[in-house]
Amino acid sequence: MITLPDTASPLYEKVKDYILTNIGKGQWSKDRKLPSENELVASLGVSRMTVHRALRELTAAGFLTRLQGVGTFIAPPRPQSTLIEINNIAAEIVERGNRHRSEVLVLETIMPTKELALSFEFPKRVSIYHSVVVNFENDLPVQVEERFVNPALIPDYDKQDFSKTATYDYLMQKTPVTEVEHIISAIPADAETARHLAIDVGACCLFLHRRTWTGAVVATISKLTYAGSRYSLGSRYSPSKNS
Amino acid sequence: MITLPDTASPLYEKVKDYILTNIGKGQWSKDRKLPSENELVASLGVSRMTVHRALRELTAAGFLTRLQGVGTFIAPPRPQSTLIEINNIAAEIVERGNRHRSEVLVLETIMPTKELALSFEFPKRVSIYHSVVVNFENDLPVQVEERFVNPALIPDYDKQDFSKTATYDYLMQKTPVTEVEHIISAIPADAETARHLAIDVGACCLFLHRRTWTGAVVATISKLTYAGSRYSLGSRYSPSKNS
DNA sequence: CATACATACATGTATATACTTTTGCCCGAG
DNA sequence: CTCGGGCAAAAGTATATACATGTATGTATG
Repeated sequence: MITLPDTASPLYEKVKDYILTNIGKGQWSKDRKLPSENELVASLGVSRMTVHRALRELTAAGFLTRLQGVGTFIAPPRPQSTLIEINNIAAEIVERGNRHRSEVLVLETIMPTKELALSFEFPKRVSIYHSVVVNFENDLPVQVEERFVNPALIPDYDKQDFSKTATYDYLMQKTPVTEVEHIISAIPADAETARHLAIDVGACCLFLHRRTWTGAVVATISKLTYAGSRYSLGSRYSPSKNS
Repeated sequence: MITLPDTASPLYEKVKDYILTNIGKGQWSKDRKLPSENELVASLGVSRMTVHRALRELTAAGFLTRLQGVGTFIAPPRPQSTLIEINNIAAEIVERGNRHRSEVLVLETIMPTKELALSFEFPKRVSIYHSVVVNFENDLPVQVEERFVNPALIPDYDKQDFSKTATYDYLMQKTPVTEVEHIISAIPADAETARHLAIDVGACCLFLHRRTWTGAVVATISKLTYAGSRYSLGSRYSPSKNS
């Protein structure tokens, strides 16, 4: 019988804290089933409705996934939410039933320009990783993906083979994203981009500038250029839905 | 005693729909207090816990605000949430310290094309409102805004003076948005758009296709075209934050 | 051996009930 | 007229209980 802290917050909040703390401490491992509602009722000495509310709200917040008849599990690291997903182009292409392939043009360590260091909010100059990858859908190039990566958060980025693992997958697995910034614009293709995407110079491209944070630290900066004629970004969003 | 629809969804969802629908129809006016939990219990014939859950979830989703000891109220129209805000161009321009002006080119009632009726998910042909407005930032045109509006949800749309009230503000005030779909692409300007935005034919434009729902009903369809050289869409988002 | 059934267990929903906390307001004492 | 006490109303929390629904598994039967 576990006793919850004697603070002034409502009971279901204490239960939520208890669960989150246990997850954080790795007490309940990642693939394993969490204690069932009835087990928590027994071990915490509160009613099932209270436990259920705590679990329901944690599920809505994205920490847990639940399956009726099966159990409660720790949710996979959050990919989701509106604009974040647009970046896993490999998964999108496969989901549409098409073939995805990528070509790594550049993978190196560089000293950032002054402007870039500023975007990373670095106090002083340190070297960073730099990659340029072209993504193909059925052998048609659709996206040029240029990334700058903070080596403090993602070491060994330069040792990966990104023709096999998508950069997105690797980054998501390596560090949790706590904040994302997107700037979307439409620009004409410059000579180099046009060559990579096999389009005319000056043709319309969708340009996505993206910064991700882990805590207060900028983790990655990405510049994604899509062939305007071959790609559009979609999102559907329900303010009321929780999943 | 009101009878809720006999669909396959859980009761608390029906109660949520009932409340959203009533707000949408302006049945419960904006400053007035909504019926109390006990009044809803009496009029809907469900238990107070069920009503409470419906109200709690609508509050969490941002539709309502509640004050213990006082009552339940309609929340002020939501600014927030990733991509939704990008549409209030008037507010954005003013916020940047610039002058906003709009020119109404078209405001009419039309019979939708087959394709359009399909987008509205209409079972049969009914007439809809149609507007075309150009938005200026310091006398420079930045956006052409074409909207199709469902008259069942927003009557009198065609009676408004949108050079004074922004279409966005009017729509937000009239009906709650429960779901939004965005499709963003980059396209070259056609002759008409080029004329309205004072750019060259074929110049890069950011094109935003947007549908909003109120409940299961499509409320508006918008086609927003931005001069690529003068505008970009930005968003910043924290997955962990829960308003 | 395979299928159907029974069973146990998990989450999901719905209700009745009780108590708590916050707020607004009326009304009486000063 | 003002201050304050008390009351009522409203949302917030907590529990017990019941039934519904989905899943896995073991067992009996053909």
